[in-house]
Amino acid sequence: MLNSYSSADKVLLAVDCIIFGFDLEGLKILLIKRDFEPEKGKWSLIGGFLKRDEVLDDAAIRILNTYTGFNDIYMEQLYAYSEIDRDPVERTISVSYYALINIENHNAELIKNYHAQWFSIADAPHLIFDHNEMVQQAIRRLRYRTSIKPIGFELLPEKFTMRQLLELYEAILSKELDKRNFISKINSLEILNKLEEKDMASSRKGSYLYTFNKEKYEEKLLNDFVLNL
Amino acid sequence: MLNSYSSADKVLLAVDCIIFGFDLEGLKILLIKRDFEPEKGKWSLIGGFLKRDEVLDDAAIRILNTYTGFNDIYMEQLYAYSEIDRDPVERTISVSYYALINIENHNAELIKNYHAQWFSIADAPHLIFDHNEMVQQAIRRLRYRTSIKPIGFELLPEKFTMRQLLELYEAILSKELDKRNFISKINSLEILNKLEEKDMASSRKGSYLYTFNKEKYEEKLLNDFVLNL
DNA sequence: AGTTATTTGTGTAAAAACTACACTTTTAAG
DNA sequence: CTTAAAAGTGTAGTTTTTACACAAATAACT
Repeated sequence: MLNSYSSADKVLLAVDCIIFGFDLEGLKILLIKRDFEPEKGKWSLIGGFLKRDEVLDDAAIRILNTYTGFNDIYMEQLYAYSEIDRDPVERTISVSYYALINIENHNAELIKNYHAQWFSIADAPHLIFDHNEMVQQAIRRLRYRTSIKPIGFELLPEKFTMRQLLELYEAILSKELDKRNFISKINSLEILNKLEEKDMASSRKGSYLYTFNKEKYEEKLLNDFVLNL
Repeated sequence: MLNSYSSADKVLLAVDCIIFGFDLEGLKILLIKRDFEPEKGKWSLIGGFLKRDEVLDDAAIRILNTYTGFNDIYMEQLYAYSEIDRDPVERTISVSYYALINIENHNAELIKNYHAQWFSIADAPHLIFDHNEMVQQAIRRLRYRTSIKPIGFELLPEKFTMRQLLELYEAILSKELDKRNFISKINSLEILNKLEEKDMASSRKGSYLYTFNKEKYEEKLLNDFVLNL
């Protein structure tokens, strides 16, 4: 058998991060101008190489932190990309990760020292290597996730209106949803607290603000469900 | 930035294959007695190392072929496992793949020259490294796949009875299904051809044999659906 | 002070999907 | 000819999903 360790080839293992955010303009991803060759100066996912003494999950967190200053972001592994020439310099396999984060909560850090920038998904630039494909796959995964787990805590501000939540789901699914049906389905999950307080910025009438009920939200995260929107 | 290629660590990249089969006894997986150290002689998933000039999908196919003689098996990538000491000899990241195959069609090859063996999922032995975890994850994925794609072509013989199909789904989902409801849901997919011919082996009355309508089956593979069983 | 314009908030009826459930048919074996 | 074993088949009740429209609130304007 050829299968001895010594005869096996070693390769570089990269991690690339698809970071989703959401604001008034819709669903966004976080990109950086690549600061080393090749493709220096081109737009790219946030990425880096796995270290010998590091698991992939930690590498993803470290790499994200390096480029954005973000801490404690939970990321999920997506897929390993292995086309021979995906990186022209050296054989590199890349494992993609994705995360959802709240743009407002994290923007201060970004603006301070880092070069990462948010792009609306619709008008994101062409990315290096196979990063556009990674983004597409991450969007598919995000849509799937939407159908089996609640989404929101990560992407919305602490207090939000039903409209914001609706628009978040519409952005993720890229389709229009019926307002009344959406509200009743979301309410049936019982993960929201309706506040007394209203947001008067968005309309004359004002709209009630909600928060996520953290305990119930976490509980729903553990157990999958089916949410047909 | 630390991010130069030359300073990055290289690692071994393995591929491990979870091969599902199905027969009278239920859902099975294919295992081998590992033929090299460490853990030589222990039961293991079929696995090997990625070569420098090979993509992961091809590595999975090659490795499966090496240990079983099987050709043309379509495998799907699952997940990259990267615990530091998952392999005690050397830092190795392993990407798992899974496939569904028809035991009868492929057994002749196996018996001839190879050492792989089928085990019922329920009484599979303890596996080396993190392979048991890989199997568990593959089962979860298989269940999910069942809800969005038709399953059968790969696992059943050319001609099969409704009972066989039902039992396949029951084995995958590990739950009992209502016969009549199952049949009507499957029929609504319109992927089966009902033959004139009956299988007289399983009962006095005999039961009609079916084949998959290959075109419609492939079509359904492309477009996800939701199948609530 | 009254009018206007804008967004919020709310319920229902019809259609579709899902579930639970039992008896007759067929024929090989004895 | 009787028996035994599995196949095959339909429906009514329930739940879920869908489509759909108008009144309420108030800030902005005149």
